[in-house]
Amino acid sequence: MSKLTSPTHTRPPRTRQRGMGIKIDDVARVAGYSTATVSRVLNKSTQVTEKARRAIERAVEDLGYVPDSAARMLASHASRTIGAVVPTIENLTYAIGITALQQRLRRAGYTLLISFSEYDMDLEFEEVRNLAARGVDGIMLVGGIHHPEMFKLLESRKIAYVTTWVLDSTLPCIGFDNRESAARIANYLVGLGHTDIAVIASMSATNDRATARVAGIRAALATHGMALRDDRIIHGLGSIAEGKSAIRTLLAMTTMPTAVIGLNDTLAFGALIEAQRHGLRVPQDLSIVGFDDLDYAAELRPALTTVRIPAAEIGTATAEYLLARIRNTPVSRTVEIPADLIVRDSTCPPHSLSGK
Amino acid sequence: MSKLTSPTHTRPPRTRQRGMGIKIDDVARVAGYSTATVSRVLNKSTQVTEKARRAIERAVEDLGYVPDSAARMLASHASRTIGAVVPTIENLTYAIGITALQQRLRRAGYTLLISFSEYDMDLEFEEVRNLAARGVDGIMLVGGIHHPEMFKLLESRKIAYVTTWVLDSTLPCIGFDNRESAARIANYLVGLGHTDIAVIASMSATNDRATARVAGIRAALATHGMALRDDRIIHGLGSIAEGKSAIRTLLAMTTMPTAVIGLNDTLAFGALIEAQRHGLRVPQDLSIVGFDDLDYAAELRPALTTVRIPAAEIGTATAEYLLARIRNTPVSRTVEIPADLIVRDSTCPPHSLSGK
DNA sequence: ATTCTAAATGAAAACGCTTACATCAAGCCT
DNA sequence: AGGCTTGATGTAAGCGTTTTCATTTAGAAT
Repeated sequence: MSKLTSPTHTRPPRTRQRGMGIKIDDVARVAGYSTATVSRVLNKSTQVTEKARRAIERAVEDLGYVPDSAARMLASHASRTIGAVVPTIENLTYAIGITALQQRLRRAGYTLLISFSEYDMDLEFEEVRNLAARGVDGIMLVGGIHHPEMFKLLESRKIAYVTTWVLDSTLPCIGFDNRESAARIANYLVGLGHTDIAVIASMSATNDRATARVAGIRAALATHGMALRDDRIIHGLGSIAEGKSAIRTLLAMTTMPTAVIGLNDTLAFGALIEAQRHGLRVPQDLSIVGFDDLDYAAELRPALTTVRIPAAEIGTATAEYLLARIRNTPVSRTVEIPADLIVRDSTCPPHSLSGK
Repeated sequence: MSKLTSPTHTRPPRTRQRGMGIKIDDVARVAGYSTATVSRVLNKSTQVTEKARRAIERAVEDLGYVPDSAARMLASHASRTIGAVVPTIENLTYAIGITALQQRLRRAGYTLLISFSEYDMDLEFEEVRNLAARGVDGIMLVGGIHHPEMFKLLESRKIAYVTTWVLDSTLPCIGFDNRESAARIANYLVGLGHTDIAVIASMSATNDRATARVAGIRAALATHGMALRDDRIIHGLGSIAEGKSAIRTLLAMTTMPTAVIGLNDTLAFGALIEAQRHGLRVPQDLSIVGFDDLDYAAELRPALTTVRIPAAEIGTATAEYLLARIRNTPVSRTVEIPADLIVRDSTCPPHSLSGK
């Protein structure tokens, strides 16, 4: 069967290496208490004398004891672990959200398990399964569109969950109103006098954030009697290159819009560069708006008008929510966190109105 | 001796929810085999008849059985989990590395646990402890400077590990030569005719990448008989704002250097903006070099001369290495991945030589 | 047929914790 | 002082797997 079954077959005592293999019994013996009391100290139970606590903490320290979490999970049926499935961490806003989540969780003694969905519903489901098998106590999800089976799994396993980055009446969620934030951009642009607006967006089936934003823009324009033409929606997921090519696409059309909304700052950045490269003055010839308010948005020239996404706040609030659910503390099912429009220098009234 | 110790004492079946709570015994019973055989099927052991395999797989499917990973880990002493501790994922290069690592690991059936050290050695040690407690089979670390106790812990627990982003003769590592890459920048600049070069760097005790880079620059200058003056090293961790303030600091000095090296692109970006804001022409009045080659480096105006860090390659190679160690396959202890200097438009000979 | 060998299977002992319950000590009341 | 209460501590029974070792079974060889 195996590669080397020695004739004498002198198997060493399993995994027990010298140095390691310090278990709770060892700590108990050294400290002069029972394993039960050691466990109580480890779990911060109040049922312990100061004296015992000190003796045990000392022993733990001296022995370099680290409790085995597998055993712990098995015995306690709680993993003190939270999972998060985000599309990607190469998008800074998610990275920021995850970081905030993790920081808050750690203070509560929880560990965060991070997975990526890559904007793929099936992959997301697989990752959620994986997290469930690992016994996470709660899960953070992004967006409101998921595999139909996923919620069943979560519910049958009694795993707390929240959707984030969106606001949804049917699901517990922590986020901002994508529709409304985008509508605000449109209204602002219309207020400036723009009548021909283009959008660079990724309208994939699973990205309801983008879909909601486009819908918001469309609705806002509609209230002003304008329509968002289909050919004014340029596809682009989120790279600088896509932002650039969007401008080229627009330039190739018979008329150019007077304003472009990039559904994230990276797209807007690409658009800005390419517009400038083609001799367009931003914002005089073309107003550009982004979404995210990444660090560099304020540093671009012109500084980018954009919507600030409260990524860190979402992360923190998600931690609070999940913790509360796990501890069975009452919490609001929905938390709205405002996303503000930040007007900077990349927008102004369109050329025809600017009086020049 | 069974579950019912006392006649009076009828405790409800603990956490057992309906629907879930299917365990290996149930599968064994339904399939008509022992738990041992079920376990063998689950773990893809070859020691099982086709017939048994089918019966068991059927039972697993029918019951919707999902093995409890805590019990599994406890019994098998293998978690199929890898840990990674990076300074932060808000730095895109680490995010890219992590992503590549995770993708490779997932294909091998491993789960990745991510933690952040926030450039803090003690925090890093704490996170490593945490990962060790969770029974990870391997750990990815960044840099070569760590808590003295950390390696003891890792070794005593037999946890495979590798340091990344650096090259170190004493530790297993996967990375590039920070010293040499930075030296290459300096040599290039000297070759252009620069004699007064400043560096924006974070010289913290734990960041040996930065330290090595500065050392590399210093050494390169030394070979040309030049020195890197202490007041030419401006502190900055990695924000745009720090890059900007560095330029202000430099401007306040009696003489201005003719070239500035930002130890990452963000710093260089900030420097570029601020230099331009003060009326300096880049590169004619001031050459600027970055490090990382982030997406936007090529898009800046002027496009940034920088060093491309092979983050994704490091992530993938790290996965390969760790997997090999865990499987006890021979692997090279050190993997060097080239980091190339990419010359773009933000560098040119200094003003005094440019003939203008 | 019978014996021998190798492969498949099963019984039950770990694995390292948590926790229900028992026990014990110490204070409190009457 | 004796019975009660309360709080700290100990004992030992799980938790749901994997895995060792023994046992059974099915072929192969005689």
